[in-house]
Amino acid sequence: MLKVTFPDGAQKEYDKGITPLEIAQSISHSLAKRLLSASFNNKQIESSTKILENGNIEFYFWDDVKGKHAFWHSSAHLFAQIILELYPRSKLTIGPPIDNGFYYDVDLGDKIISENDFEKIEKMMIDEARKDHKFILRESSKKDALDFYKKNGNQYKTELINDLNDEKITFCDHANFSDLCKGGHIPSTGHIKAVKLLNVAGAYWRGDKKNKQLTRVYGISFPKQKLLSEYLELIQEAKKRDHRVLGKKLKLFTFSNQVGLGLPLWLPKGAELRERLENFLKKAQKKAGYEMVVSPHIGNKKLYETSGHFQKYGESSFMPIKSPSSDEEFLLKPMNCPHHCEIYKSEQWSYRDLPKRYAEFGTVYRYEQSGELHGLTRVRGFTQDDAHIFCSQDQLVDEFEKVIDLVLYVFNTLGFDDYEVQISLKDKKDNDKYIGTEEMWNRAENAIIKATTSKKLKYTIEYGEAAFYGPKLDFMVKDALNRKWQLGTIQVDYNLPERFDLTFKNSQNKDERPVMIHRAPFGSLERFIAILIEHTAGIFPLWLTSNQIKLISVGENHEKFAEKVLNDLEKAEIRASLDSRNETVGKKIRESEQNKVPFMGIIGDKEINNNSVSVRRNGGEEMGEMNIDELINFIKKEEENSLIN
RNA sequence: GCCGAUGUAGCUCAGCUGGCUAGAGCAGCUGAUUUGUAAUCAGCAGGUCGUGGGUUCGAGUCCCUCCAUCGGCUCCA
Repeated sequence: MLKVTFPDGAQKEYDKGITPLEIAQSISHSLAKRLLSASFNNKQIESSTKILENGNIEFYFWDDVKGKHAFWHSSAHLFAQIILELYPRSKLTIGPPIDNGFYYDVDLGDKIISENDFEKIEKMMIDEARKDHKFILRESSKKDALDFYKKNGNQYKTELINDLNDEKITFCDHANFSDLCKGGHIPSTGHIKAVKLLNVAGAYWRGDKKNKQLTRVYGISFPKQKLLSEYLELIQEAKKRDHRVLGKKLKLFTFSNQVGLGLPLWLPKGAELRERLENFLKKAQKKAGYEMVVSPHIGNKKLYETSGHFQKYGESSFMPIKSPSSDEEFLLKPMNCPHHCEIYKSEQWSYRDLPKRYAEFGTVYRYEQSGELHGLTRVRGFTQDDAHIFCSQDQLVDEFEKVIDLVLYVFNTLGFDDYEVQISLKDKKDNDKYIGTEEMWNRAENAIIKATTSKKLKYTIEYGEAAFYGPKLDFMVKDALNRKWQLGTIQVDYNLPERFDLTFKNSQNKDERPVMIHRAPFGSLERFIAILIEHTAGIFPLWLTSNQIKLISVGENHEKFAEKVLNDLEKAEIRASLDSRNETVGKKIRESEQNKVPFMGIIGDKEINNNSVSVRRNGGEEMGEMNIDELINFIKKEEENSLIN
């Protein structure tokens, strides 16, 4: 007998060798039916794994991330089975679960899968799933495993197996299909009731572009058909929030191939939005002791050689601009930091002057690969809300914490509460990618972790995500389609001060090196606005929106009064406009709704008699009749609230 | 840059397996209507079917080149 403890603390005794599925069955039939996966002593196991010792058990269902992952991982097995049936000569590689579904990377040889094949594959998967094959984890010797894949010449699996040192090698079998796999499956294929393949893509083996490109198929599956329909609907809804769609509809920005790829053109409404965001941050920065500086759009190539950026990115950048009469070369400014270093250098500093905080809305140009461009989130010309703080070593953590406060202030004000904090460190195996000494990196890393911890932020650590000159603290936010983007970033840098030979006089009248903090709360205005559009679905907070209220006159006779109201609102610095076109009220309201104007003010006979305006909120909520003063106060109050929240 | 898909009017789309002067809705313009909380009616105009080549008696439709867009991969100072 062995003792099994449940998450609620309850304990039960079972025969040695009992499986999680059997335990679930002993509790209730319906529980067992829903069981997807389990863990024992915090290690995820199969529902069919025999339990041989005392310990803690936890069950996973569809509502648990681990349950979903087991579900999708198992679906990937099912997918692979069908692929081998349809393309017997293809070579399987890996097929993991992801946030929403799964993918499988396959080397199809000279075959091609296209979206036209999806329906057929989906149907075959469901037909096969209905047979309710059990997923069975089977141990294998390394030699047997290698022999198995030698037969069909699958060099990918061979490579994977060879990388598994002395660990146990396991296969997962279902039906007549076997795949190298470390586990984490649902009990049987019968749970899979709905499958949708979403897209095909190329993906390099092991994520290295020197390797062969495999075919990756993304898919998702569900235990109920209804869940699939709901998911597809959700995607459709999310697509309506796409900033590229809304940007066009709301006339915020556009692109022109004549101008060039990835070079956004800001339309009047978008430019206004930018300006308001800039002013908002400028105000906050001023309060936090920053000083604005300005630097030009090009800089001498030597500047970037000093900083090390040219050596690192020169080859894949816009080519240098040559001056006509001498050998001088200039680069389109790809980043502001070297310029700010030179600004720092233009004067002598004492420890009493530090920290110096130089801020600039600096427009920079980077040659992003054509396939990388994406709306406003990945462009070739963009404006960073950049600043560089030069401080002494003992000011570092405090300064860093202040920057975290500023980033959080920006995020909170704009309603970004669903962000991830990521500490981006260097890839320890690939030192060539970075500059600077080990000691500098360690100091920088410690400062970031210390500040982040003391601010009680929950963070994850990602290796290989650091900048080449230093580690970063990145604030990641998801877009409407769940893609993660880096917005805010804070970086500690000991390298540039060294390379630019920056100094200050310390209290002993000795030269000392300042530390540099790079930071951008928005990241870039372009990307930030893109995400802001997707988060708000284009209905911006009142303090940001270019048109706070649209007045709608009912008929010709109401135009004059409406114009007076408009005038009064404008005098009170409320951003209002008037729609007095010869159209029906219904149509004018509809257009205002579609243009995402937060408030509408209807003006007809009744209002003229009462000297009032009938206010409607975007979405349809009636706010009632108000006289001019009430309306002004109402909008002012709403605006204030929109800034606090 | 790589893999795959797509590209028809300002926008959203139809145009089957190649066959008469390429269609619709919205937007635009003109006129009528002067309107009460998400689309008033009528008329007009608008397209070298992404580009260049090819196959064919005949190409929006088939093939190739290039360009762009979309979904990924790689990259992201």
